[in-house]
Amino acid sequence: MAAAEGLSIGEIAARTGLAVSAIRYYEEEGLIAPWRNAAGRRRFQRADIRRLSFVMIAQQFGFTLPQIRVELDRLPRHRAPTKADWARISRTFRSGLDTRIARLEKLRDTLDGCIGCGCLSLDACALYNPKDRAAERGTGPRYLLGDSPGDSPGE
Amino acid sequence: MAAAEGLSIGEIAARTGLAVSAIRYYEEEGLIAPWRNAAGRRRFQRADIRRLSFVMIAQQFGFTLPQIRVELDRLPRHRAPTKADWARISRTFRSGLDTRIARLEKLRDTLDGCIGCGCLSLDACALYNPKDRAAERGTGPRYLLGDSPGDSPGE
DNA sequence: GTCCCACCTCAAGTCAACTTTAGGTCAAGA
DNA sequence: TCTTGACCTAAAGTTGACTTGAGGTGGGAC
Repeated sequence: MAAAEGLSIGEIAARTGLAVSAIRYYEEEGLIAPWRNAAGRRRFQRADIRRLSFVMIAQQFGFTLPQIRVELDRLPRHRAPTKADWARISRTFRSGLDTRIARLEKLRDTLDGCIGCGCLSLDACALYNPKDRAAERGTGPRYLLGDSPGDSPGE
Repeated sequence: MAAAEGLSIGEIAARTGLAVSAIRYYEEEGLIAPWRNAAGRRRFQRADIRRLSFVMIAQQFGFTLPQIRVELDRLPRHRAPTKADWARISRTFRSGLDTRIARLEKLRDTLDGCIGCGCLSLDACALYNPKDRAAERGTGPRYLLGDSPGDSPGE
């Protein structure tokens, strides 16, 4: 272990708090690209810890793994990202967040207008918005806030 | 069809915009309880349209079907809900929404403080919050905003 | 020499919220 | 009479983000 370069998957798991299985899954999804040692075991760079914490944070922001991969693909694979790199990504986050906050606030205000009216009628109630639902995808899980965040971050 | 009491599932689907399969699924989940005619076909009351539009709205608010069922169970099954009924439910919505908006805003403010810092370090970065992740359930889909909305609506 | 541990792969299971598919009933219209 | 359409049930498929399980390898400690 003394001469082994890089970090093992177990060390990465301990450092990030992620499960080993999750890290393997992220590799499968192309979010990280560890190399292999002679025995076929994964070896990670220190920068991979940073990539993984980026993944975790982005998930808190509601991004899906494919969306996160797009962002990660713009980062350098083999050197630590610069401040400019992170600042660009932060702006992406920021506008996605603003969109979602605005949507929730609109929903809340509509609700305030509706409290006690008891309508919830398909014809009249402003809470019932068929246009939104028409845009939904066919199958699979429903995104909690309508469509997926970051779909069109710049609006 | 002239003397048939209640509405067919097709009529309900047309009125609500829901798929027939979705309506059957909601029955399975206990959100609605149509009766059957002599031929074994589902018959719905008008009030069921209102229940279903409630379901759709609550989903926009990010509630899961089990959570929605809890709310619906407090409504009268066989008469139209009163304004007081709806007002109580609106308050539940309202506090769930407020919680989620606050969480997003906190996230956004933290992000603002972090823009350009480039840290994203596990030790120092405020965006990385292990406590939140530790509380997550084992398997299944991740809730987009951390935990599920309405988990503790009074909070 | 054997045991254990950390690692490996590949396949299948989990959850929510549905849809899709396969196969069947029944009444009305051409 | 035959077909069409609306309905029925039950089972399996879909999606994302993983976990779990089965079965196997390699190296260090005892």
